[in-house]
Amino acid sequence: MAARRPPETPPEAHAATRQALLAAAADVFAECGFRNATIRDICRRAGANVAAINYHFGDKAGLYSEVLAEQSRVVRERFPARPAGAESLSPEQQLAAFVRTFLQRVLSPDMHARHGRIMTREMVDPTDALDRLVKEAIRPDAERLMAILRAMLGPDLPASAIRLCGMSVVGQILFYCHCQPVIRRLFPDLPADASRLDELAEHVTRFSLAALKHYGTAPSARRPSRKSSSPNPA
Amino acid sequence: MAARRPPETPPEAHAATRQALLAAAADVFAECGFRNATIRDICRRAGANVAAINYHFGDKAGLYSEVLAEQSRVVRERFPARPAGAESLSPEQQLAAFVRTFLQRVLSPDMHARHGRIMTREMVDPTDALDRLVKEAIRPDAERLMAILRAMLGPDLPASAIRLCGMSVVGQILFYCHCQPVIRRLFPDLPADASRLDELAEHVTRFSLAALKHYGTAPSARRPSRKSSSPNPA
DNA sequence: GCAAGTTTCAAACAGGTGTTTGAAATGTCA
DNA sequence: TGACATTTCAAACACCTGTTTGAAACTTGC
Repeated sequence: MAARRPPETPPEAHAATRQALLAAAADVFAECGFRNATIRDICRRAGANVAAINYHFGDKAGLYSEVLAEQSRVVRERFPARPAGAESLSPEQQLAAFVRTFLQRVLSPDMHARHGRIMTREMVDPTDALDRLVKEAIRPDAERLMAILRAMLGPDLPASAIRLCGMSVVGQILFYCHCQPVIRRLFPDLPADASRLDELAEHVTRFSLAALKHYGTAPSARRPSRKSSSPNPA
Repeated sequence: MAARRPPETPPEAHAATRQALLAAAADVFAECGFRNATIRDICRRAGANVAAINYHFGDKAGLYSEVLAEQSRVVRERFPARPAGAESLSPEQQLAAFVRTFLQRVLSPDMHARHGRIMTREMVDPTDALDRLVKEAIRPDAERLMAILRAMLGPDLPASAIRLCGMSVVGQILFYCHCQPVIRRLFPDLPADASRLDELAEHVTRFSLAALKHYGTAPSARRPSRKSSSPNPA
């Protein structure tokens, strides 16, 4: 009836096969996404039998959520959104650090690139794991960013404007992760990923700081014709 | 050996079944992506037999590329990147129009939302169709945007900086398309999609104009500690 | 009406999917 | 050593996938 399992999944990883499966699964899920990854592919790379996944993780979804949880934990420990000593920095410096950290999370060439790709896929094609991910990982980051922006923009700006500005900052960062295939085709001469991390962090920070400093002043350039409805004024 | 096909695919759509298949396929591909869409699902919605796809389009990939080509054509005709009369506008107004057009393309509630989702999936999980899409649809838009930015930022800024600014603008816009599942979970009270189009266009334009106006001046807030390498100064 | 071409259809095909099985191998502890 | 639980394995299961088949149903032009 039900599959045999380890009677109680012990707190520590108990088998080498388990670890090999987790590592291989991270690769394959990052490459193919949850739905298109095959357990036969994962097991081949891990040197394990197909039945190993059901034995160790119950089923494919169980393996996936374990990969996601572990990656999320490792990445947030390695690149914390609120690093020690952040309070002594100016809001501008905190924003610069946030941007750099976030870019590292999604562009770092090693294990973390896989996390960026898996998160990207989760956003475009959510699985059941997204709810937990938002609650435990994404929301704390979002609130951290909005606190920084609040410190920069003052208490008078409505919360909705803070949110919009936060999405503008994060949108710039995620672009390099979500649109990599397009960027590579549009600008083939650009070296991708991590080698440009410094340059990208510098630009996004500069662009965002300039925008935030003068966000309240600019009248946003009235659109050409408001009432002719169509953007093509025929 | 080879499947039977219409001897020469006539220039006009010759059958109602063909149109029904294209419409149903657009829905399903937008919902599930190319790989996870099933021809049985498409055919059921179109009220057609499974063999109809092979008869009318050769195979699943043929159907997909036809959907993509038609959508791209329709959307770019409805929301042109370079609307008539754009030359008489200031660069700032042109940027405002560009932002609005782009947001409409990816957020409009009707047929174009499907196009936005299909494009999103194509970026995250490219198929063979992406090369053609970049050449025919994305690159012209990118060059249009960079021309606007060039006019605003002057001829002295290096092309690489123009590119980065362009990606900052587009990244803000695509965020609302790529991250919709996350946005919905983070801020459930926000009405999604199209009803906020005016507000979003206004914000992205204001944010970008403020950034571009002062992009050269800000020294980008030096990062706290450059040489201690880790963002977590342990 | 009739023949030719066009379009649909139910059924089957070959291959891939996640999952399960029951036995064999391995480890563990007395 | 022997008895026990844990872990692996090849094989099979049931299901789903895109595609093909060959005949039936249409449409068209004479």
